[in-house]
Amino acid sequence: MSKRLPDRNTEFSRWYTQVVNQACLADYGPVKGTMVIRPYGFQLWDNIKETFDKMIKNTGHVNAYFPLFIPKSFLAREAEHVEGFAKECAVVTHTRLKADEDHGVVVDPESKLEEEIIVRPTSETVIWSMYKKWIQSYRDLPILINQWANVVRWEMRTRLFLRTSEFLWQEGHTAHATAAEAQQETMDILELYRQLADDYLAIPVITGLKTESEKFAGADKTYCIEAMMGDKRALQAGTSHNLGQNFAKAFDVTFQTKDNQEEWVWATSWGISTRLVGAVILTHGDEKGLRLPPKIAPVQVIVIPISKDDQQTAEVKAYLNPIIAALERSGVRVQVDWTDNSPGFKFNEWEMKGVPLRMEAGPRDVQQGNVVLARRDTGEKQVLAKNEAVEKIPYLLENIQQGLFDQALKFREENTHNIESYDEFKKVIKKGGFVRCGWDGTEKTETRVKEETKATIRCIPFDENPSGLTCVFSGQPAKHEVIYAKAY
RNA sequence: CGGAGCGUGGCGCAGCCCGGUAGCGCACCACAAUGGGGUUGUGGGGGUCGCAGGUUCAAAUCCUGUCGCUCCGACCA
Repeated sequence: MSKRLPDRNTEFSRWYTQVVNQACLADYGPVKGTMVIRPYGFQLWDNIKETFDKMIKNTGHVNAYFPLFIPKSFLAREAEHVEGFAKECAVVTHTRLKADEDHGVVVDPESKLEEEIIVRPTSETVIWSMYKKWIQSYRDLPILINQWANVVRWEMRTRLFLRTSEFLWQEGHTAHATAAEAQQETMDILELYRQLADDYLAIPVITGLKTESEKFAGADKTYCIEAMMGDKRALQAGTSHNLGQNFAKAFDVTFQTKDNQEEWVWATSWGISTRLVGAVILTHGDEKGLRLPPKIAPVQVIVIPISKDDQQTAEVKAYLNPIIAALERSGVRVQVDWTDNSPGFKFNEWEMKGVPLRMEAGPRDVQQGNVVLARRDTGEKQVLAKNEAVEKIPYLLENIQQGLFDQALKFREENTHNIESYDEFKKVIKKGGFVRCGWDGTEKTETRVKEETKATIRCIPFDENPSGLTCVFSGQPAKHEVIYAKAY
């Protein structure tokens, strides 16, 4: 064991970068802030994507695709929305290059656009410009459209998966006839996000409402799932917005009700992104690298054959083939590492890549009809008869899935503190973790706390109980019980 | 925009002060042995030293200019 990762406790951020790099998840693109998602990382995203795609299709949503380019003027239609995104938009101003003796190519000034075009930071505006065309009557509602796409938000400080100028995501945009229906949709989707995080990514999340200052620009209400990462900081893992009639008004989208009234359309939008891949790494990773939840792991079982010579290799191969076939039949994603690296090297490499289960098989096992199984989550090794192993593996995978969730939940609970005094608050925030306490409901308190401690209100959790609490900062009676933390 | 620094095989670096025709580690390729926790040995391939100009018999090295990047500050989440 010579190649080690930076210490997770003292150099968490270097540790993260190294894991992303060594597990071959992603790399930096040539333009600052851009990311190349490598095949192993993309399979991970693909699995998340497929899971969620099924969830929304089961609930009546359909996929579509809207353009990357948006007229600049669209962004300005909704006042809050411009405010929120204006500072991070990529703008297309010209349409041509031309050869230049000194610099190779230069922008052709002749090709300047009449109306400049922005690259979508999110698609509410294009989509609502289209909904205006498509919606006339209550019979056209609801519209439950989702799109899988890339968006661009110009960022100065970047971290692979967590914050890049371009990222992949899913954005749902729905249109409804009533406020109640839109609110229901917002909450239904939030529940799907919770399930995705809890049940598939094994990341326990807190569901709740964002404060006014943290909500999406253009929304009436923003709901979120928030998770605690391995360094005790918070990560917003998904958001679901009730947009009210804001975009309908901005794009003049009305419909005729059953009783022949004209009314603004009610809207929602919601998204999760490749940031979730970062969340998986930050939540489950350990000193040996990645640990992947079996349900989304590209490879669930990695088989390491061990042999001294060609004859043994042939024997091991013949021994393994039916075992692998049997696993594949029961739906296990299994892969064999036939490279001629040493076994020790392979152990470390696949541990870095977070594969939940390793199966070793060598001459000894062939003789005795066994295989060796090693769990990535606990490191535990056991020798099993081959048939028993095949039977047991699906259960072991479930067990690992649950184990990762339990461990993450325990970690979050150990690092969440109910606090009453501001002194105590500052101590906890400095050490890292979630603080659960009273808030007087004012933006002023929020801002001051942020200035003094860098902590922000992550959300007002649904299970809040503000009665009897006082605001940890102002001492006024608490309007809400909230979660404060330093965030990504 | 202010301050500092860096550009030399794929990656990380040495060489520059004091000019003499480019080297180390990792990675890569070949062969052999090894193989149950990052295995050795031997051999090999790959760089007009960011770019342009100048000084010189001779420039990675000295001078001028230029381009790019990183860090700190500023700004932003």
